Amino acid sequence: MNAEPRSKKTQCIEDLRRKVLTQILEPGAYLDETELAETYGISRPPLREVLRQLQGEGYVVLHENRGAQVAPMSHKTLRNFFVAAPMIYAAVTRLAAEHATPAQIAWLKDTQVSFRKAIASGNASDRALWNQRFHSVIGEMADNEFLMPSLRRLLIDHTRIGMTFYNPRKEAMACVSATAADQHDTFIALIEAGDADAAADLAVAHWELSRAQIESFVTPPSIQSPLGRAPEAGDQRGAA
Amino acid sequence: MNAEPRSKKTQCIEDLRRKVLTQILEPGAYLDETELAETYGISRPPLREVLRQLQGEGYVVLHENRGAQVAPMSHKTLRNFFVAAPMIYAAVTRLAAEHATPAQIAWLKDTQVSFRKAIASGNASDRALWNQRFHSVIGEMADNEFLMPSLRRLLIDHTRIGMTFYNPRKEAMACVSATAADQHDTFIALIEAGDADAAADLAVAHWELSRAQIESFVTPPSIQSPLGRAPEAGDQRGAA
DNA sequence: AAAATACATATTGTCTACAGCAAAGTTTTG
DNA sequence: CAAAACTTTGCTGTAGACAATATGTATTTT
Repeated sequence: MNAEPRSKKTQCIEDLRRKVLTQILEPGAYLDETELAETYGISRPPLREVLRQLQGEGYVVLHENRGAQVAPMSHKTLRNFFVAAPMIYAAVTRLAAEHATPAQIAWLKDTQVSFRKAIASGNASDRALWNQRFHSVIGEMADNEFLMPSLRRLLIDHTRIGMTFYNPRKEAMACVSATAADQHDTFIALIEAGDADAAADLAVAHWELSRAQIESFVTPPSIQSPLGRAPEAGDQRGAA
Repeated sequence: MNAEPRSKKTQCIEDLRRKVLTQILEPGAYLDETELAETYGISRPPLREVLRQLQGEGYVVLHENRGAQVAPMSHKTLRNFFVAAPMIYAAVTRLAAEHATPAQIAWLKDTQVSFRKAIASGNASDRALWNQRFHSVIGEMADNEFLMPSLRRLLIDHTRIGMTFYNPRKEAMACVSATAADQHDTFIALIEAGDADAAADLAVAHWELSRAQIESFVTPPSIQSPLGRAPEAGDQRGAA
């Protein structure tokens, strides 16, 4: 790896991405250009370029003359996510198994090591970020510029949703994390073996694990009757 | 429709999109910031924002310290396109049939009228742009922010590929256009009827029509049928 | 003569200052 | 007292000037 000194602008982009993914910047939060520019030691024009790029990646939404907002998440977001995720994940994983290079496989293994460390540490953010990285690498392996945009978009909200619900102190969580990590190892093995069918199946299974966990929070066990009103998503006002 | 006066910046974005789609700006072409800024009567900082946004949409690629380039198209691009297109098109069309609103259906019908006019006029660019618009509207109907990014990406290259090969003076072309336009009418009917299964099937059929046309150019006839005439499709050259 | 280096030029990247728009607060009027 | 119009304030949007980087060319050295 070349250790090229990342510019302030690059650091800014990466840090904002991280803060959105970990919900340090909450969905719907409004961003102040001047404040951010000062924070990252750059002036407003390049910062505005950063925001435009992050909009393209799906991290923020820009409103003309009214500033930038961290991409909101609504009930509809979750519904659409459930529709798109299994299809894209399966397709991308299949392609990854077909096209992965040895260098990419090594990279995936390294990422998996970090993922397991993050689980052990109990740090929810690290766990979420390394999980996101793991699946991003699989996306890179698929090497399809037409599927990558949707995959990126899915991983952003998948990570944020995971951050919302994850709590390493719960027993059930530890169990889910262990299962997820084992599935990651299987991903690596199947991709390395070039077994596209099995990899695609595993992607669906991996998704089902995540889906079940999400649904257990979205639909509380006590309220499954038609009378129960779904909890509101909370107001859109952001962090100060 | 409200006739809000579009800003110079918005005009710039729309014009650049149009020029990329119609190959007035060829794939791989390099763009000069200063020149573009003067052309659209704005200064470089906002123009750079425009380029960053267009990168996010997949129209251009930015190279650090080395300027912007119209998104290139390679052999791999075509291969990846063939993999992703049928899946995304089918999924989006299915969702469109499930979620389309009356206003959107009216919008789609208007677009179809313009599409038929463009075919009749024999203007390749107008035909391509209205076809792109038609399928973008179907994308809007699907109302899924996770599939839209990939759909947009596909439509860009689908439009550019279409522009490359389309020639309204060829008999076969006119036939394909007529079939495509008829399929569009069927799209409208099926979406209006909410027939998701049939709509998804039609999306695949519509794709097959386009695929066959593209392949007839990419694969020279002499290879398809050894006794056939020499290819007259012209070379595959992309950028200058 | 060929290769490497230094320079010149053109283009990208950035900053400061100003202009424009929107929302909130204040005043005025029915 | 309420409602509407105006003013004020703070942010976003833009322009022009400057700095840094890359590329092409010319020169020098081996």
